[in-house]
Amino acid sequence: MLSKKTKYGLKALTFLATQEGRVPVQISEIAQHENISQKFLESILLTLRKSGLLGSKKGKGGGYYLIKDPKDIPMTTVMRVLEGPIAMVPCVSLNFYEKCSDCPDEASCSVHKLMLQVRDSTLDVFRNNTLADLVP
Amino acid sequence: MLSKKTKYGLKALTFLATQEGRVPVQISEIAQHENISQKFLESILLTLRKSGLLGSKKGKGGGYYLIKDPKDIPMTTVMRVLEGPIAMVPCVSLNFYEKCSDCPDEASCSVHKLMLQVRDSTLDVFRNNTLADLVP
DNA sequence: TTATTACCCTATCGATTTAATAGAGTAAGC
DNA sequence: GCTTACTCTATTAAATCGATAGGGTAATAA
Repeated sequence: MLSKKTKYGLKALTFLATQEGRVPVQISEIAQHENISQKFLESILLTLRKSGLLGSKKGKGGGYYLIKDPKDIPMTTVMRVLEGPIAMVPCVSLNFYEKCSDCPDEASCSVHKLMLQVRDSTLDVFRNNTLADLVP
Repeated sequence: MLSKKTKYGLKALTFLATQEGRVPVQISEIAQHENISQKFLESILLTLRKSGLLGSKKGKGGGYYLIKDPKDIPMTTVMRVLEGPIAMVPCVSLNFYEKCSDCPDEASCSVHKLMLQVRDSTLDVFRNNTLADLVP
C-alpha cells in the first residue's frame, strides 16, 4: 500500500510541475489545492528538498520550487525518496538490499523468484515515467 | 512491503506443491522446513483453507494439502487471499476498489495515472505465474 | 470406546509504523 | 524591525504486524 506521505508528495510535485518557471509556491497554497494537511505536507516537502528535488526560498514571497525540469526527474528517484524501496522484499531490492533472516538460499526461494519479476516490472514503469508524464 | 503472512503463506504453498499427491502434511513439518513460527503459520494455513486453496484432515496422519493442481492456481488468487489488494492505492484496485477521500477527480489525478500502470504490470506478473512456477 | 493426534479458534501482547498536530526557532524580505 | 514563511523537534493517537498462549474440538487408530 502506498503511504500518504508518498501520495501527498507526488501530488505536490505534480502541482509544482504545472507552475510556470521556478516561482516559489507557498506550502499553504499547495496544501489547499491538493487537500492535504499543511503541517504534514511541510515535513514531506522538507524531505524532498533535502533529497535535492526541490529548492526553497524563505521570507515573503518564499516557498518551494522544482530545481530541475519535470521531464528530467524519473519516477524511480521520486519513489525511492518518498516511499523507500521499490521491491516488495528487501532481498530483491537494488538500493536497499538486505538478506532475509529465514531463507537459507535465495536462489531456490520461491518468494524471491516471484518478487524479482514484480520488482522488474514495477521498475520498468517508474523508469518510463518522469514527473512531466504525471501532469494532466 | 510484503507482509510476513504473505511470505510465509507463499513458502508453505510452494512446499505443499512439491509434495506428491494430496498427502496431508502436518503444520509442524511445514513450519520446521520453512523456518516459520508454528503458531503463526497455523493462522495463515487457516486463511488459505477458508479461501478454498487448501484442504485439511484432522486426527492422526492429518494435516494440510493442496486442493487443486499447482498449475491451476494463479498467483493473482494467492496474492489477493494473503496480501489483499494488488494495487498500491484503493482507487485503482479491481477487487478492492475505494474512492479516495481527497482527490475530487480520478481522471486528472497524477497518482491514479501512475499507479494504474503499476497495477497493470504487477497484475501481468501474477497472471503469468501459477503456484507450479514457484517450485524450484 | 478411549486415548491421542492435530487442526481450530479466541484473546492478548509488545513493537513498530503511520498520519497528524503543536509549538518554538530562524532566515529572508519589505 | 516587523512580518512572512520555511525549519526543526517533540508528541500523539491509531492502526497494523508478528508473535504467543491456551484451551477446544473433531477425527483417527487401537
